[in-house]
Amino acid sequence: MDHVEIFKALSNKTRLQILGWLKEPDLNFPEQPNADFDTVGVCVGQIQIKSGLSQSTISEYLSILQRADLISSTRVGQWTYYKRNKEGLEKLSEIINTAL
Amino acid sequence: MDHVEIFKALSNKTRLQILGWLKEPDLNFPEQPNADFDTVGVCVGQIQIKSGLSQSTISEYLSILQRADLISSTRVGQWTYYKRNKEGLEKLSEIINTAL
DNA sequence: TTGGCATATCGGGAAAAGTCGATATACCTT
DNA sequence: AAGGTATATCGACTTTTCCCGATATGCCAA
Repeated sequence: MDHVEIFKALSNKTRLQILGWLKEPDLNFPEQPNADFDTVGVCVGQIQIKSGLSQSTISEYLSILQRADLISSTRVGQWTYYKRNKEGLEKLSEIINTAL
Repeated sequence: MDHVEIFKALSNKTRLQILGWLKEPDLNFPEQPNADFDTVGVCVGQIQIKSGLSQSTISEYLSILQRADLISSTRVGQWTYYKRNKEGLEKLSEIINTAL
């Protein structure tokens, strides 16, 4: 993954907020029946509502964050759940400490 | 400084390279008479030559990086020297560890 | 004070990103 | 099979970024 793409993914207020929300899902989203935040994450619809942007925009933003390895997804039935990707964020710290 | 602006500053290959070069000036730039790398940094002209982009582009890129607190500048006579800003980069690490 | 460098700023054209509504796809229920 | 719901993709339009050449500014030397 190109470093530039990671930083581009972070160059947007909403996408940064999404990462912040996903850091503490229980504080930022209503309870989900049959879907543990830590195991699968938060479903697209909830993130969309919270953001106030359109469904299509949020779907795209989530895929940008995923391409940058900052989040990961799990499909369960008709829902897609996204959660923070700890490894990707650690790699980002490393990039900053070694390349910049 | 807005977090988004910091990441935008980093969302460009050339600007990332500049930060990398400034991390080890002695490995990346020819010796400068009367200007210690650690004290003042590297002058715009050298960075421009190394980048291969136009003078105006590099001047703007440097000011974008400076606005994001990632580098700092010192004017000496007709030269402006830029160097890495350790504090800004540390703050960036902190942002990643606390906000994302 | 005139000319010559080094850097900054300005104006612009091309490419990319932001964002939407409409539509497609996938899955679930009945 | 049909309809409903969740998400993804497409096409379009607007705004921002990339990068340039031209010009302005600031400083130095003759």
